[in-house]
Amino acid sequence: MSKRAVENVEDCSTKQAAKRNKHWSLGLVESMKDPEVIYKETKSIVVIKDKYPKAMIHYLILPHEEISSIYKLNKTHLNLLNEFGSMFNLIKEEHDSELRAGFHAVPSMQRLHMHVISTDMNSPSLKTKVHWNSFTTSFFISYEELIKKLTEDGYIQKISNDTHKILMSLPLKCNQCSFEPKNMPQLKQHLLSHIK
DNA sequence: GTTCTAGAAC
DNA sequence: GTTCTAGAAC
Repeated sequence: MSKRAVENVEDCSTKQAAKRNKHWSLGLVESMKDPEVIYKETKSIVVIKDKYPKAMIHYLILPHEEISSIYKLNKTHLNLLNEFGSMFNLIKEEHDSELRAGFHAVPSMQRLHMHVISTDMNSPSLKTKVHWNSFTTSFFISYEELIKKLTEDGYIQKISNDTHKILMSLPLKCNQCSFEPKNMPQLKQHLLSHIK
């Protein structure tokens, strides 16, 4: 989280808390309680529909347990993460589309959450280069990759600010072919050609 | 995370 | 002149 964002979170405990507003970064924790957006729920995890889906199918899997991000994970969480994997398999069984599961290297929202997203990337809420690169570059840490890192290292290493900037600045490239669009509108138009 | 919009890019 | 991107939001 940026210095500015930290200041804003702190600000919530004062001015904004007085107005009973919650900081935007707590949005997922709020959504988890909303029956309208809950897709599935077990004793330990919840699956919700992403409020601003970046593909035709886009869910989030979150634990009830208060884990703020992937950077709080250790080997004791492997059982919980195994449930994430089982849930991902279950969701895949219920859909015809190709689905990917993974985590953002620098999450914006609090509460550990795993994206389950279809590869079409066809959605009105997909608007910016940051959106695109956060799902199609190594900024997206696949489920398998996260399990591997956690098993081997016992924790998830943070990426540097420089690496973050570089990944978000990478030129646009189609996730399904070698096409390199010159801007977002061109990419979005191109993605339609991959839809059956 | 989104919204809004100034000004860069075209 | 219009399209598009990128940074502030108290």
